[in-house]
Amino acid sequence: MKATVPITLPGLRKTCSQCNLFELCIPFGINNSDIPRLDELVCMQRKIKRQQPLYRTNDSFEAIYAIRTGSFKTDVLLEDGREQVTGFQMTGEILGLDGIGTEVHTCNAIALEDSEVCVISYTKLEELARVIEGLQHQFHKVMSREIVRDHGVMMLLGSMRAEERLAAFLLNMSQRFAARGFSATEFYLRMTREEIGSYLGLKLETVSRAFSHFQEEGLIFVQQKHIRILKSDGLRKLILHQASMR
Amino acid sequence: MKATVPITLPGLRKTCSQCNLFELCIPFGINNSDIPRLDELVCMQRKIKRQQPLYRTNDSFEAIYAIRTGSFKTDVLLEDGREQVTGFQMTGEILGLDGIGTEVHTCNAIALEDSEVCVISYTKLEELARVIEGLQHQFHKVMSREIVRDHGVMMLLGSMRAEERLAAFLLNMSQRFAARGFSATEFYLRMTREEIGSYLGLKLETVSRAFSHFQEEGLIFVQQKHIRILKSDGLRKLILHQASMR
DNA sequence: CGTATCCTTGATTCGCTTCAACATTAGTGG
DNA sequence: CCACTAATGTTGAAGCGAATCAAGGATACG
Repeated sequence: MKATVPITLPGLRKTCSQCNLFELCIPFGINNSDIPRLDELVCMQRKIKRQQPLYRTNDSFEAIYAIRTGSFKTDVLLEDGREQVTGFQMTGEILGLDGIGTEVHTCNAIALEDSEVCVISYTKLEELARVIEGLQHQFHKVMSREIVRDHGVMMLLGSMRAEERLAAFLLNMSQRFAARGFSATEFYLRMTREEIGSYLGLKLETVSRAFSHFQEEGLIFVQQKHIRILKSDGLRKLILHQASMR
Repeated sequence: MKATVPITLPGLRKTCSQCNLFELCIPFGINNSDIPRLDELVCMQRKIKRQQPLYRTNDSFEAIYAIRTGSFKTDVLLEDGREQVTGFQMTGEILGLDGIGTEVHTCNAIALEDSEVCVISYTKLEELARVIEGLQHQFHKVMSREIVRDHGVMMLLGSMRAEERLAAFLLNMSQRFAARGFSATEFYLRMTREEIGSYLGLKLETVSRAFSHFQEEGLIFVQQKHIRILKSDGLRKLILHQASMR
């Protein structure tokens, strides 16, 4: 199912220069004089229904995507059926960077809710990046931050125990919601326990138990996917205070 | 492992255009006509003694590094002392990409043996990348592959069991040695059991036991850091054949 | 409103960690 | 060059944290 719908309302809702996600996205840090040229970048927008893929492993790589509305997960599937969720992405974040190296995508990007992305032709991006210095630099920053983020996840998976991982996950989500102008203490998680578990290297039951335990401790209030953080520094302490296990 | 030492005659030993690690490194894929210009890239070389850092967390970011001889590990330290090794790097591979996003390095890069790196000024690289299209693209590829590699590690840490992780690690090392013209079946590991363990999210004892078990099974011959792979497809089967656990 | 999906909780099992002792290798200085 | 010592690696026994198995409950969606 391919739903590559271009902008609908006439004239309205231009591209980068009018986008409110500006400072989270690729165009950040570009000189005012160059901003109009950015609008060349986004050749179209595309709507993805919940549970549908934006791209799949082995799809040929042509564009990267900036999330305009909604959210996604990326995952890698092993031949024997095992799934590893490698990340959750929110508005303003970039998808598809995995494809540059091999010319094909190396993971699946699945919408967690009905979503909309800006399609950024990679060829065009490279072209513009050669002309607009700020764009080049910002793009490199986005890639670099992705690498750093991944190192954080490796830390999580490699040397934290179950409850520490979940605490780190919640704090990370909280911080990212806050960066988008939403509440840092109360939010709705679009992913299932199983997806959280896969991301954190845990089984869904363990995730569920950890949620319940945090609630018993008065750290959070949780009801299904609704989360309210009551003691964020309690969660923070959890991460650093516990003795090493692995 | 004896590194492929380049010509040492004085004056000689230029930079990229004469380097035998060419096709593993940044300059790969650049038009012949542009190759001479690459030599501007490497402003100097630097020697790092075993156990010494090439850079440390919070060092200000100025350059990226291509390994000319030797090998490194990168690691992230948590405040409570826990260490997570995020990667092992061999000749021709690039270090320092983590620093672009934040202008400071976010991990430590430590030499596993006496090593030598080419220092690539990041400013210069951006400049040249704007002029040499192939360089720009190759640089993006290097970053993208780093992201993909990290996803592989997340898969490893998140959904494989101990022996699968070690098998995947050995096959990966084997493949990388082979790509550098060394034996794929017999090599010397520069890192300790503890470092392997940290990388794989395991304790050193578990790594040691897994090595011993592989030997009992006739899959490898192991004596301390010397490894000989006897049945590489046996190791491969191990990764995919075992039932899921996590 | 019914049904599939998702979540919670309990009991049991198992893989890896932890603790401990010893073996081997590498590095140092007399 | 060898004795000495620290660092690294191996192996065994016991404990624990998370997985597995299982059942019931809540929620969302068509």
